[in-house]
Amino acid sequence: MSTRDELASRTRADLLTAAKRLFGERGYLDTKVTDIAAAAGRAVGSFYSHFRDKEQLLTVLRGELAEPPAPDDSIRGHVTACWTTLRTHRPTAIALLQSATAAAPASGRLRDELATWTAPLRKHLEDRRDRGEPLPGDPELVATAVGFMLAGLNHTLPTGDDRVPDVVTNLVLHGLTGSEQ
Amino acid sequence: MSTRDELASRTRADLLTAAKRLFGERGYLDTKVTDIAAAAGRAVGSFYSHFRDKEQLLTVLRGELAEPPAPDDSIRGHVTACWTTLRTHRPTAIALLQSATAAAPASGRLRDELATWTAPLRKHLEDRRDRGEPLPGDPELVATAVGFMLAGLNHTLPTGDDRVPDVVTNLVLHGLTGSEQ
DNA sequence: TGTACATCAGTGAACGCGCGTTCACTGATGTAC
DNA sequence: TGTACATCAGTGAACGCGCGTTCACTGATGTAC
Repeated sequence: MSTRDELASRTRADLLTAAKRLFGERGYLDTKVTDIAAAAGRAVGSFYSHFRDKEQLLTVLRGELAEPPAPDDSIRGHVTACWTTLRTHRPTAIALLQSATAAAPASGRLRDELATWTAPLRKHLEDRRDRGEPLPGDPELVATAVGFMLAGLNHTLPTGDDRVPDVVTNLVLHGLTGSEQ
Repeated sequence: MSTRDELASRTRADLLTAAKRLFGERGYLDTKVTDIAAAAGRAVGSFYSHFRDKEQLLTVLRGELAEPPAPDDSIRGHVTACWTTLRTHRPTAIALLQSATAAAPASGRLRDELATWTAPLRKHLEDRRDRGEPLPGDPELVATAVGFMLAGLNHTLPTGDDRVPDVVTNLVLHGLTGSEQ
C-alpha cells in the first residue's frame, strides 16, 4: 500500500476510533461530526472525504459487528453470544440502539435492528417450536424481548459488570420461579 | 374558573394533547416545539408561556402516568400493571424511553427511568428473595431487564397487538422451557 | 536520476438552514370606582 | 349599570446559535518523460 493510501486509511481508522469513543461516552445523538473530527485530530473536511455523514459512519460500524462466534446451539449459547457481541462493541451497540430508538415508532427501525441482533436465537426457538417443545410465545417476539433486555442492560451497565448473561439466561431458561442452576 | 383561566388551561391541554399525538407518530426527538404549537393550533409563543421547554413538557407528561392500579401482588399482576401503564400512555412512554436512551450512558438516566417504572415488581422480587425463594439474580437487575422488554416492545409493537403480557409473564414465570399455562 | 506536472488527502473559514427562544404588540377579560 | 384602566393569554416576526456541509486552497506524494 502506498504512503498516500496509508495516510488515508489511517485517517479513516482514527475517525472511526474517535467516533466509537465519543459514542460510548456521550452517546450517538449528542456527538457532532465536528466532535468526531476534532477527537481524531483532523479537520472537519476530512470526515466528509471518508464518510457521507454521521449516519453512514454508523453503518460502517454496524458492519464491524462480529457475527456471533458460532456458539453451541443452546439458549445459553445464543444469549451469551449476543451479549458478548454487544459488550465487545459496546459503543457501536449503544449508538445503534439510540439511533433506532429515536426513529419514529411506526418506521420499524427498532424492531428491525433488534431482530437482526437476535436472529440466531430466533432460529433456535423456531427449531424448538418445530420439535413441538413448549415456548412462551412467538419465537420472533420472544427473541426480540430477550434482545431488548440485553441491549438495554448493555446501555445501562458500565463495563465490568458481567452478571448479565447468567441472570438473563437463568431468567429465560427457568423463569423467575425456577431453579438457578 | 374564570373565562380567562379556562382559555389558558384549554390551551395547555391542547398543547399536551398535540405533543402526545406527535410523540406517538414521529417520536420525541423529531418533534419540534414549533410542530407541537402548530398541531395544537397555537402560536409558538403560547407554548413558552405554558412550558419552559420541550423537556419540561415531558416532565409534566411523566406526572400523568397513572400509578399502576394496585394489582394483586403477583409477578403476573405486576407485569400486567406495568404493561397496561405503558400501553395506556404509549406516546408518553415512548417519549420517555427515547429521551432516556438518548442520554449519555454514564448519566444513568435510562437506568433510573426503567427503575421507576418497575419499582413495584422490584419490591415484589425483593420480598420473594427475603422469603428465601430462588431468583435468577439481583431483584433490581431482573426488574430492570423485564422493564426493558416491556418498554422496547411497547415502542416496537403497534397498538392492538396484545400478546405481550402473556408472553412476557410466561417467559418470566416459567422461562422458555417451562409450561405455557 | 532529475524535472515538471498531476493527483489527491487533508485543511478550515465560510455559508446557510433549522430551530429554540424572545418580546413588543393585540385584543379580550377582569376590576375599581 | 357604565366607564376607564389594568391584566394577561395569545401572537408571530425576528434574532441568534449550533451545526452540517461545502469548497478553494495547500503541500505532499505519485507519475511521465
